[in-house]
Amino acid sequence: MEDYGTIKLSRRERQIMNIVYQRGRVSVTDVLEDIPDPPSYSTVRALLRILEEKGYLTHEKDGRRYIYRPTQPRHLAGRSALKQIFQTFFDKSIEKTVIALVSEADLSDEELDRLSQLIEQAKKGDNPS
Amino acid sequence: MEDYGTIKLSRRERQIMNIVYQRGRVSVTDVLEDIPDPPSYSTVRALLRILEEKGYLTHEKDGRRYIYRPTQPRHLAGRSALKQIFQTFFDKSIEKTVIALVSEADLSDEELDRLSQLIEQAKKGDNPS
DNA sequence: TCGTAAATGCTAAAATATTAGCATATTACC
DNA sequence: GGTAATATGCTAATATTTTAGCATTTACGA
Repeated sequence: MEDYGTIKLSRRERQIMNIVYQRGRVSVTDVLEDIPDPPSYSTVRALLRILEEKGYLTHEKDGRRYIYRPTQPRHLAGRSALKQIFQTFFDKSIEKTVIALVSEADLSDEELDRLSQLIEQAKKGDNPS
Repeated sequence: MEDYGTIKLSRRERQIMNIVYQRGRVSVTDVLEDIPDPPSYSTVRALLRILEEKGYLTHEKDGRRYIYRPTQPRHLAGRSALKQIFQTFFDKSIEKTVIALVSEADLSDEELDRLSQLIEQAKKGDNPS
């Protein structure tokens, strides 16, 4: 359960996992609504079942329908996906990745201030080197 | 050619594209060396050919062998992959994504300083709001 | 130059992923 | 209670991906 963005998931499975992580919890219908090129109801059901078999999802009953949730917490999956990205595209450099994010963003002054604060805070922390 | 991390690529194709972007340019052997659960030489060749057919790679001859390179520049592919990530895992918030990156990183003071500078620079730029 | 190593061209088999369809169960409402 | 709407259970067909194998070409060194 380590590598979200890396391997293991097929195209459709990945598509569905993305929706699950965006929404947090989904019914079959939710997935159908969000998927860009939607397959049939049956298909989505099958894929959700498979993803559960593989351990990526669990489900519980909500009335008569199933609600699926990821087994791995969002922030962990996000971290592993980010790791994958900056290893692949930014020479394993967090700094380069942040630069790419910030320069793309057109962030407001307020947001930039918050980021500065965050970084100051990190500087006060336990960083040697 | 917009969506790198999103859809379209199969599992193996994605695996190979990641290696291509990490190395910049690859021979068949390079891919075999880097792939964690390597298939046969033939398989890698076939996949590289398919990726070229689909427009993700080009190749040139180097002596008697082919060298493959991505058609889409690394930084563009990286941006689109990042976009995918922060949309899926961080509520579409660049700020949250940066926080996740920085807090995970254990960056050195020097690196943090450079980041601060970068953000100051962005603040001086053309950001309204 | 001749042989060998290392590459590609091509084709087809095998495995996996994707999809649909029908049968059955459950809930809500009249 | 009966019925329609909306679920799931299960099975099988289809499409795509992944893989391997054999024939052929090309470069390089003995």
